[in-house]
Amino acid sequence: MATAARRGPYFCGIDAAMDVVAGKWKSLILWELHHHGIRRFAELRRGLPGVSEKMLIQHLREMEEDGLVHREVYREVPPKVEYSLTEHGVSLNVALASLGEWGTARMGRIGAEKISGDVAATARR
Amino acid sequence: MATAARRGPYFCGIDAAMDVVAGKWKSLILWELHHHGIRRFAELRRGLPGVSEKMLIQHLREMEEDGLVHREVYREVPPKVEYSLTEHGVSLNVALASLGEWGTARMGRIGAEKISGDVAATARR
DNA sequence: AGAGGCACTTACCTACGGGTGAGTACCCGA
DNA sequence: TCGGGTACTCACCCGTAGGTAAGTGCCTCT
Repeated sequence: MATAARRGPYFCGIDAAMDVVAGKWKSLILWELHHHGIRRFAELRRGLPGVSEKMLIQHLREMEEDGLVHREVYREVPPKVEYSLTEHGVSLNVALASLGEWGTARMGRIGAEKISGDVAATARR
Repeated sequence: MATAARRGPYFCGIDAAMDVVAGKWKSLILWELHHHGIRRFAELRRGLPGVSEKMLIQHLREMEEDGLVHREVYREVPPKVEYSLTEHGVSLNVALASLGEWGTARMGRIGAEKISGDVAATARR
């Protein structure tokens, strides 16, 4: 498979973890799923202002393949798919917590702006 | 400058931290510097098998700009430059520890190979 | 004399991460 | 009947991260 490269030999654990989190939206997806428990595709899309559907799906599929998210499909009239974190996904999020704190502190130091996850702050630029 | 984009608005702390760690060798440089304290350019290059000089310098410069590493130049006959972590660099490494553990556990789960980066260097010393 | 180490710099090139936009099959509310 | 929502797939395009290779100035070792 084309995505099978994400299993190559690693230098260390950080390397292996980064491989799984690498991707513009991966960490945000993790965050979103962690905070809401279960989210449908369109809910995720709305929760991450600026994502393209293509990348959302691609990331979701990769994360499913990596055992981070669970994908539940309901064969219903209007399609319904629910995404949630697996235990590995949850543990990854926990492991990311300290990094998140460091990042928040850094944002304070350099005075970076923060995009609120709400729809109010539509993707600018 | 071209590297000034690494300050854009972020969604959350993880986003901000990832921005600084993003780059094929950044986390390895952090690791290397953390474990050896002070390293010269050529030592780092040898410690990271596969890195190109261009990328090593580029990453080092960006990390210096981000306040993660300190660059000490000695105006000597054979050029001598020493790189070390600043306090921010050290704290980032500490924040990355739990992620590293998660990654190590994942390596065990998926049976990924590990590149012995520092085995040769430490054994030789 | 020549090779090789140090710490870079510069030019060039390619793979791929990610964006845009359209299409699909079905259904619901106005 | 039209527009909009659900969850995608597919084709195409572009920027850039990162690799390769060569060059620089000075010094030491063989």
